[in-house]
Amino acid sequence: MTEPLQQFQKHLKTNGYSLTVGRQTVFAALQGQEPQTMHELVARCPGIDRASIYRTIALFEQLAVVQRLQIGWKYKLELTGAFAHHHHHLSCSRCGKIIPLPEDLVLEKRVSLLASSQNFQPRDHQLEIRGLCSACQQL
Amino acid sequence: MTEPLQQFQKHLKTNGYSLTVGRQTVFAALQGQEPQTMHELVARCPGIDRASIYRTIALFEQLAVVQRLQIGWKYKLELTGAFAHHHHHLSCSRCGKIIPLPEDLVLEKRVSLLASSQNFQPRDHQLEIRGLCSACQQL
DNA sequence: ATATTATTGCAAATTTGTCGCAATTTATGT
DNA sequence: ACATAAATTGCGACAAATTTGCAATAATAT
Repeated sequence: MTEPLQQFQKHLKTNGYSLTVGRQTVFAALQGQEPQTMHELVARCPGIDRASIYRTIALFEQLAVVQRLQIGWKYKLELTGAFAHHHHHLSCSRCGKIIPLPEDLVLEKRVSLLASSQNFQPRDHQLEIRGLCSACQQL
Repeated sequence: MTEPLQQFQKHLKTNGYSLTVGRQTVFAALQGQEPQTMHELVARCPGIDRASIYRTIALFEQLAVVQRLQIGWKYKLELTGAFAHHHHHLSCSRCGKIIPLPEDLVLEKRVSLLASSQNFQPRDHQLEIRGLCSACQQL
């Protein structure tokens, strides 16, 4: 199995983009993190200009390195399944906690079945379940 | 079966919010529409101030009347399953088209199973499948 | 109808996201 | 390693989107 970093570098190259410090910094800042806001991401990339981060994220999204999730009110960013473990989220509408779900093959299978039933070629997908986490149910 | 409008009115009341012209206008503007941008929504609510519409949408989201969907790059707004027919979406990353999916009980069942397996009380959920629609696959 | 409380409109302030362009970094061929 | 060409970045200025305070207005309960 290839390292995510290697894979990322090759992915940029084969698509004709250069491997710059900024892009590597942003990629690193996305690693092993819960989905984060643009604001948080900017904070985790000291020395990189905000505009460049926007440009980088736009590129990463186009290359399917990153995806935007609608979690709660604002969107958040997270690596796609190709560069991190694929998973979905529960989000608590009271405390805001985000709980990653374990992968579920039945669900995944159904999703691709649904897509193909409409002659649609799926590239990526996301499921968000909103509600109350176990702690907040007690209140 | 209760009319969505009645249900909405009762929903506001029982949660201690008043039934104002603005809120009814916004609710009406959401009816029977494809997911729409905030900009479009504002246009469909003549006479209602933009700030109030933002406040109303924030309230509606809190009351699970409305949900934000991440469609492509920007978000769009749509009534939740409790106030309109529940469904998910395919979104074409090339042409931007949004295709509603027919309801799928296998999927729905799996979603609630997943939630309860984490002791989570689901209120609402959304699935977005991004990829290429049949027309754009040909290009 | 009146008093009380919630909600709205308005204008200003933030926050977010974009753009053009010169300076710098990365990639390429030698 | 070096020079050159091409891609990318930082910066400052914009533009768009969203939020906020507060006085005026509308909704609710009595």
